[in-house]
Amino acid sequence: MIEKYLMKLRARDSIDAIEEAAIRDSITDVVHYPAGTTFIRAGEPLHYSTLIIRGLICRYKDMSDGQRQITALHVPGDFADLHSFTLKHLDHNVMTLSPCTIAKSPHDRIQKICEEFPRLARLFWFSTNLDACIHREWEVSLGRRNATERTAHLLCELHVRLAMVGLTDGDSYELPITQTELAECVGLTSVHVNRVLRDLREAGLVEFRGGRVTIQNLAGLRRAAEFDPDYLYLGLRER
Amino acid sequence: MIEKYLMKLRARDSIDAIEEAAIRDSITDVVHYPAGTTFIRAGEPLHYSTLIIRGLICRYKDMSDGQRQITALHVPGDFADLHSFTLKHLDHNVMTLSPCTIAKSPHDRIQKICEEFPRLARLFWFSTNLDACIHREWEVSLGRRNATERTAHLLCELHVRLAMVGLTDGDSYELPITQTELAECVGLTSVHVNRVLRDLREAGLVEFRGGRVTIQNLAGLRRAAEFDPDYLYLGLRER
DNA sequence: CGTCGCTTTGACACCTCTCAAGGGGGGTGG
DNA sequence: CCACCCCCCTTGAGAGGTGTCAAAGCGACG
Repeated sequence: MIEKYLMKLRARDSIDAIEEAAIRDSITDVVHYPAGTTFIRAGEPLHYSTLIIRGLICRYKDMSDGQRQITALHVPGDFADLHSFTLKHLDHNVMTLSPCTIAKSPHDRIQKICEEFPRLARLFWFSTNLDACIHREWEVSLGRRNATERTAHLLCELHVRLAMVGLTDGDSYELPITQTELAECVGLTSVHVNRVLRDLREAGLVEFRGGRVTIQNLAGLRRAAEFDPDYLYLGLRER
Repeated sequence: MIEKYLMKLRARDSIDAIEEAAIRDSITDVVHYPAGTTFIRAGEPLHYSTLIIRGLICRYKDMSDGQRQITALHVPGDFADLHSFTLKHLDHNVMTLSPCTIAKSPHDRIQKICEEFPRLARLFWFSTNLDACIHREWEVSLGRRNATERTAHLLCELHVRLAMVGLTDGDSYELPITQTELAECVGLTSVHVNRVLRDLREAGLVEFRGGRVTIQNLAGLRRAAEFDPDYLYLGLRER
């Protein structure tokens, strides 16, 4: 159930059996949502956080003119909204992009884990800080990279993040979103994203069709994006 | 010395005398840097965090072609890099934009505070999550707002954040940065920022000259930016 | 009083958006 | 089982916002 979450924790830190049990015990509900379900809205008081078991989730903000900016994507094994533990309510909405299975972890149980297992508290904190690292890299993309670089960069990031939880098949992975949603991540219009994807395909770098990304030339794609995965803090952390 | 930090904490939570003393005792060094000093570089191991006493600090990333994106601004009373406590090294550089006075708080002392004062630990965590809220709002600006809206939005944000620590004079505040640095925040060129500032000035909304921002029409500026300060979590937090 | 960094302005280029139209695939109802 | 519909993808043409390049103004400082 929460295997992917543990996989991700253990990629960076050792977790013993007692800590693992504490995390498992924190989950009270497992829920399924269809694609396109906004299950958390900005401003509403929250009393649990959401661990993704299966599916793709985004955080987004809407503008008054109907435009939307997706500020984060979350894959299985991610907490989509662990930051609500300290914030109490969120500044953005949270929505499923594909059919999802999620586990709810009430804040009072997270609180107890933090008290009993300071090391886990630190890991939780680390995990929200890692989200911020990704936000910063997206700021760089949105502020300084052109349309092609931005798109390529996001596809590289997802390749790495999905590989961490065993959801890649070599250089290919499922990405069950529309081009419009992709555009909402990279700050472009869907029309332009479509053109960029065609260029990337014709350059022999990546293909994105039918909800699946197939990287044909990983080195070339990373070069086109100037992708450097350091910001994802992949390695084991010294203690 | 750390009065502005306490002011900001107390705007959202109550801090008792013992907690205040613990925070004060965590500071080992107070250092001055001239403007333009990059005092933390991406990747280097860190053993302390930086509380800003005076001056303006930014976090930034450089691109291979010489472009730069500033991903965050920090004002007095902010921890510029509290996230390094969990990350161990940063994914970005940290630089002074003006002459600065900073206080160093070693990680082992922060660790001790977290153990002895779980409530402060939660506040520290909250504060890094608040940084992430600001990152998200910047993503929205960079991805979906045009040049004028972006610039106006940033000036509104700084007005609120500086007011929180008593560094505004009505609707005016010091912002000791160049137009080039402003451009590096909002993902534009300095030439275009210059034109935007002229437009905002001629529209009677704000003036930015000689390192000082003077808002002539706060309501109008906020309307132009569609600025909603909710993402700054200004209110007292229920416990 | 000269230099250097920052600001300001203009002309033009180019990237991305807008608007519009058509194609394709999957689901639903007759 | 077929027809229709709706959503998503695809492409083109033209518009517009922002970048690039270049030059001049201005102020602080030595």
